[in-house]
Amino acid sequence: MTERRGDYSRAAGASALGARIRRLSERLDRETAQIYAAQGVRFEQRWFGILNQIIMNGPMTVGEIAEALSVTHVSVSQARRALEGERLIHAMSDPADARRRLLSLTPQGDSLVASLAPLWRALSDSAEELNAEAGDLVRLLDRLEDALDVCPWSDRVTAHLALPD
Amino acid sequence: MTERRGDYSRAAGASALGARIRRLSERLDRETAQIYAAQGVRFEQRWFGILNQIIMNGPMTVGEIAEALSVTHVSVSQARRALEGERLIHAMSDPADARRRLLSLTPQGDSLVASLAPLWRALSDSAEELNAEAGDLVRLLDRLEDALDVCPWSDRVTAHLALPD
DNA sequence: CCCATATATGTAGGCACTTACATTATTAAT
DNA sequence: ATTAATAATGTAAGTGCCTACATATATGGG
Repeated sequence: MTERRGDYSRAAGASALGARIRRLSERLDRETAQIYAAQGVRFEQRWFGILNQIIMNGPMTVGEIAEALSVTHVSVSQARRALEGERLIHAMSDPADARRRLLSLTPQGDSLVASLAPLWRALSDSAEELNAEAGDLVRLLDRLEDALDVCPWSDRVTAHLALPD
Repeated sequence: MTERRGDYSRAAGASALGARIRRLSERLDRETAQIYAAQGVRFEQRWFGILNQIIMNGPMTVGEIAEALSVTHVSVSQARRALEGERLIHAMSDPADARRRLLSLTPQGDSLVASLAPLWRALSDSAEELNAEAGDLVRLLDRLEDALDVCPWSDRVTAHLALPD
């Protein structure tokens, strides 16, 4: 099954950079969802980042996880609700600061994580394989992010708009 | 304003490839939205692809646009509704096939497109600039897509799962 | 102690896409 | 001519994120 490849998207080259990256991101998400489905696992992809952080670091707050994953606290908070609904994690107030919510794995969460470990390892290894086949794409992703850090896209657009044609 | 950079996301390297690409995509979307807002334009980003196709090719059907942009017809259909609501495009049944809907620009759409042309040019030029600074990222995006075409991620995961540890 | 400011997380609604399913028109097969 | 299969697009609901705003708690200054 070859992914849809519109005439325009690839032909446009760098000028359609944003759209290209979005399409690729969506494709990777789709393929990952198919992988979970093929394994007969009902799993929301946004759970992985959160569960993985808790596995690595033990109980964490919403804000800590959000920072580690480079997403907003709202995103974590929403996923947390789903994870709690499935009884995979337990949220409790942090004794040191009543504003904070400490998220930890339940025994059921532990169990699911253990059963998914081989799949996650395979996903990780195959991602590295893909990256290698793509000529170390991640290195260039770093470079693009660094470039945007130095000079945001909006500043670049402003500069171009100020140029005579 | 430097974008949030979580410890985990970059440190994970290629194993977090999917998440990295998603984060970058979302960042680019955010920065683009800021650009439109800074120009005082109320514009939905998903409109660009559709309008651009109609500009380049004249009236097109939902399916043609979807294929050119590598998105589903539903995505185009939904955006089409919004564009019609703003009176930027006009949808009519294709005389050659009553199932098809031909989308064309209204005079108001023409006017908006004309006024946005400098901005779109600046967006395109700065995207190419960013791509160059990132060492021709788009070339590697092509390679990754090609690699996935040849062997989908799910097949790779299956192969890894079958390997002895 | 009291008030102002900062911080942590929740709620509501939106963005741009997707899949599943539905309806209608067209084409192909018998 | 009739039926079955295919194609085009619409509707409904879902995904995973975001921003704006809100509430509660903690911290700092007077």
